[in-house]
Amino acid sequence: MSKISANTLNDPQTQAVQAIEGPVLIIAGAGSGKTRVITFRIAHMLEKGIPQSAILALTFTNKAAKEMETRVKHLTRRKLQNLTVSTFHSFGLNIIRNEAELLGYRKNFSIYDETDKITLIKESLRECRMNFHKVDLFELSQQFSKIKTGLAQWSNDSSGMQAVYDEYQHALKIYNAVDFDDLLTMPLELLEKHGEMAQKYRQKYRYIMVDEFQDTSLIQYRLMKILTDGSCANVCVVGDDDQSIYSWRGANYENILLFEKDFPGRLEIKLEQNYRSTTTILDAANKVISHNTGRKVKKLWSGKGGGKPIELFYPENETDEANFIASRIKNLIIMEDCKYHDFGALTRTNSLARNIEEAFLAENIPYRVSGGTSFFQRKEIKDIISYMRLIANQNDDVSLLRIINTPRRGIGKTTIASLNEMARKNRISVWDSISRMNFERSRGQQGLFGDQRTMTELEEFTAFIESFRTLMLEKQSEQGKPWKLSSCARTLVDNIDYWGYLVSEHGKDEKKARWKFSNIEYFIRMIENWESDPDNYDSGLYPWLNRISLITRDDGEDDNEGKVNLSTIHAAKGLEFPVVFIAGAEKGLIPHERSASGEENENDNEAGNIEEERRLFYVAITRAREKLIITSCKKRRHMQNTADCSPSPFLEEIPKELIRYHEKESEEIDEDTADKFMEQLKSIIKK
DNA sequence: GGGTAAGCAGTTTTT
DNA sequence: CTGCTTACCC
Repeated sequence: MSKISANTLNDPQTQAVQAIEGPVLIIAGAGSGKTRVITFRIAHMLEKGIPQSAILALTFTNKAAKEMETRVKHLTRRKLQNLTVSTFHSFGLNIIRNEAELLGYRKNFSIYDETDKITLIKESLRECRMNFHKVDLFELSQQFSKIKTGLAQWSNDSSGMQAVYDEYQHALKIYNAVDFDDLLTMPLELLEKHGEMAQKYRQKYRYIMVDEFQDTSLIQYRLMKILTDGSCANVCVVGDDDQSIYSWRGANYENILLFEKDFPGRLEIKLEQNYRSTTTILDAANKVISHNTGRKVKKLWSGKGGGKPIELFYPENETDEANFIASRIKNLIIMEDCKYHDFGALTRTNSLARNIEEAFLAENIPYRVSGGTSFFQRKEIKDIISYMRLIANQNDDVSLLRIINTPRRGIGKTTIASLNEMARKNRISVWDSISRMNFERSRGQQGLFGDQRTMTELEEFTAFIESFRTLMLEKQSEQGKPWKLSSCARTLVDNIDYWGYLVSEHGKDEKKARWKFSNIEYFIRMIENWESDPDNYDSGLYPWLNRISLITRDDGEDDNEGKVNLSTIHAAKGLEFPVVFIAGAEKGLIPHERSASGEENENDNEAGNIEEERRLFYVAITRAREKLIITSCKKRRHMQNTADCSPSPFLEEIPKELIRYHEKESEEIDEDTADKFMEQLKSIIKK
């Protein structure tokens, strides 16, 4: 890869790489070598003598950031200690960390993910004497996000939710915690309020790049803009309006228009040559996306030519579908010499991956799921993380309440309810109310609880957390051994006897307990790996917590080798595979029913939602290099009952002549295949 | 006051 | 099927 020299770039690509000064807008169609252009551009800057510390590259996902960094590293063969390549969120986190006091936070603040957020919203509803069964928590959480990021305002009939929001915000402050939205809004507020601080950042980052620009939200745009120095700043944004698929998260591809307005002197470059897909696949993609309105004009073309027809299959049900995919993979491996990592199986939702997973397991097909319930969301992991969080930040009530009785230590709901009551009344955290209680008792006052045992349990609990606070934060090496977070964590797990807890919880199911415990061991090994990473110069408790708060997927090592990639379409963005399966191309899934019927979305009209779904389908198609295989079930089991399905309306937008229909229920192995298979088998046996 | 068993509702995509 | 809440029992 590092062998590629600049003259392998085409004209617009070269232009994009060389245009370092001034604002640049790059419209990069799918598969047009966008990542390469960005990496070369950064490498070019470094060659010109621009210091690493002056460059800021903002991406959308951790995966993209990591990928970009390694690519630049390979290309330049330099150490990149001072180059900032990060997601908007972790960039924001850094600013907050540096300026915590200004925001009224202590620097050990916790970061609440979506689950923590929902828990806290529940608490807030309870505090406002509202029944959370009548409220869609998920929806309310999104509403809060919209309010916080300025995408929505309270209307008069907000049915008391404004009070809940205020309560929620207040609680965050007391707990010394921030949510994901705060990671963007707080830095923006800071920089807007403190001109000299903004100036400081502007002087530092003189060259800014934004990847996946179509997926930036208004807040992110404003954050980028305040970091740039006027309309002739050295800022380069790269995006493709046709691949904007995150509007539900506040992304707005019209930011491209904003950019054009704010930087009138920009250089605009279009990358339209597709290096990825065959003409067949590209034709299909182009036809589909042409049904959208208000696109930027662009004509993607491919020099690859021809290609095999797109395969379309209508399985009876989801089991059939999964078996078909599995057998098709086996077949292609034998017939066309494909490797497992040549395949990507894409679904609209995470849950759809389940069936396919089962088929892969049954057929012994190695696979890797990206997406799905994140490793860090698993209960056993969240429990341990909650301990660590509470140790770092004792006011973190969400974490405290999660683990105060896990494993069981005889602190029940009545106790917790009274603690909560006391905390709310005094506007302090639960931890502080326990301390206050202890204090009052020590002065001979009547405690809240008559029960001496409960008091003792509470005292033991706080003493336990305190002892680990000392252990984990004061980095003394014990007996000459270097201090290590991982070994502290191991001690923690031992001391709370989490293993005993797992066994008692899963009485009959020891396998499950074992599996969960192995997850914890894996978690600790992750800490170890991180500690021994030479690029990591601060391996303390806070940095670790900050780090994992921003990672959702376990994008550990790149051991994709020899594995089929099973993922959602969203998670597949930026990836490419020789062979792509799109499973569940059915009405109601693609486009998804919840976006098709634009109920509560006042802002975006229905067409906008349909168009986004079409873009999603477009993204899925354009992941494929050689072969595209689409399946659409006739029937599908949804929750308990099976329902009839019809094909996705988008399928009709693919020209018929590009499609080949599968008749048979599953690809039967013909004699040729069987022979070849036997040959392979023999050669394997010989080894 | 705390733990357990039956009963019930249910996830679009991600930082 | 699963995970979570509630109601009930110790």
